[in-house]
Amino acid sequence: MPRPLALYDTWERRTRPFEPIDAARPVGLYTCGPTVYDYQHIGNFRTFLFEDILKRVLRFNGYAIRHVMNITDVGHLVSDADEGEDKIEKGARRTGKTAWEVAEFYTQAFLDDMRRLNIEDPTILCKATDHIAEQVAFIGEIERNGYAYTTADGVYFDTSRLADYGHLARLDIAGLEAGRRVEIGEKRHATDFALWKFTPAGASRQMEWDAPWGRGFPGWHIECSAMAQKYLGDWFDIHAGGEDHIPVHHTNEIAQTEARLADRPEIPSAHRRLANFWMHAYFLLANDAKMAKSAGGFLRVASLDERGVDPLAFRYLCLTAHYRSQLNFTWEALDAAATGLERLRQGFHAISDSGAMPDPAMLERFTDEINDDLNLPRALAVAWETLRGDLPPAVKRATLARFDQVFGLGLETWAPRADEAPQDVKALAEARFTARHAKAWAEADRLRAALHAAGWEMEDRTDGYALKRRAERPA
RNA sequence: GGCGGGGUGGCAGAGUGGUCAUGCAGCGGCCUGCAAAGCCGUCCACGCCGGUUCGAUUCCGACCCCCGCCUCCA
Repeated sequence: MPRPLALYDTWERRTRPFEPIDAARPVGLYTCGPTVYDYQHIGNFRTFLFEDILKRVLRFNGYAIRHVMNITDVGHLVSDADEGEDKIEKGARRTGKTAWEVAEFYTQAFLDDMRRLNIEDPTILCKATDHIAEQVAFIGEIERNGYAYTTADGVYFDTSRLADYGHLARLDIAGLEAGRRVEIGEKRHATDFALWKFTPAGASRQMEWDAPWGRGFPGWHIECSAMAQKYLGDWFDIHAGGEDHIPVHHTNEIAQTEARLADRPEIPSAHRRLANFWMHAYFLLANDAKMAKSAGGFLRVASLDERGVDPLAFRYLCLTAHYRSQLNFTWEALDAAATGLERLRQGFHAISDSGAMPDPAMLERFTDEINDDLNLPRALAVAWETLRGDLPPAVKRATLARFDQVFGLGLETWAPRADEAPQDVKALAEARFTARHAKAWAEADRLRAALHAAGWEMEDRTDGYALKRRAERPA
């Protein structure tokens, strides 16, 4: 029997068996989506790829999934210390567009990139600006239960009211107070955070709404709490995001939920942390340092195109590392992934589809690996052993096709790209083919050198030849 | 300063108390007029010092170094 699915839960800091909260309903999954003030970089996509793999593994285990992802299109400030400008408004100023246009543009760019990486769309994609009423109502409940206070510039959450605030991140509150590096302004405690920010007097915003406390806009954390609660309820299966969300964003989502449920004694304490499993993807590093937007210059999916690398090679690269360890991105590593992916595709397509069944033994080994907290590196190793092992070809193909439901590398839909060579290159190839047949080796070699100079590679086959673009990597 | 995670062969990166990760690169071979592509084979490793053990890369302790978070961040 294959190993049952077990996942690592940040709340408990251990891997434990996954059981759906309600077997009769789809598994509820909430993942933090992008803040749409700029393009997403490939580090962001590592997290989205992890979440995509998580969904595929859940489905592989027979679960249906209800996946909710938010689009943060308002309220995410330049600083989590609740200082500074709203990122979207800043983006609008930078580009000369309206805040709404900025959000729409980068949302579409995000979705395009997601699809190029074979990341499935969420069941529900929800925008923060479409859920202001829900957020205002959520803040109202927090306030009614006595967990909020109002200052001159906004409504804040009083984290001192919660005895176990910060449990998810194992926060040391005293240490945070002692070591904090920024002024806390009007907040009472360093860990308090904004629920609602007022539009500053005399200023105007493109995005602002009326609320009982004053005209303004929602804090970043309340968006996720309100939308998760609306679409998945107060207690659902899995909440996922990047590792950076552990100490602040997810910690605060949990705090908000706890505060909202404070007057509901019938709810067990274990069900007040919003999600049964909290899962976090670790960072993609670039040359041993963090890939950050603020560091200036970051790599996008479009950067892969410029390099001439299939975006799915990046997906493959992410599969070679466990999601819970940081992955050091280098072009060398990406090129290696691209080569590996290409050979996997070639090997798969060298076998014709004959409706065979997957090999049960390999399938079990594969399942054991993915069910062990998504050990995709080992699952990928099983795939290579399958391809290069002794199974009948048709069985290999069927087995790999089954694996690819999790990998998402599109093995079955991929087709060798027929690069259309220019006429002069084709003419050179024809001439060389003729010369080879005449055993005029010197002439054939001269023509091949000319092909190389034109950037093309000629592969001789028993009954002809193939033309391929030469793999040339920019330095 | 506080919290957390790491140091594995040329690169990326799994994992384990005593048989192999895997991929890429390298090397050798097959194939080829020669190549390319493909296939087969193969070298190279567990930061440092102690301890436990018949045996440690794997367990324990000290040390050195690196990374992330506590500003923005997936």
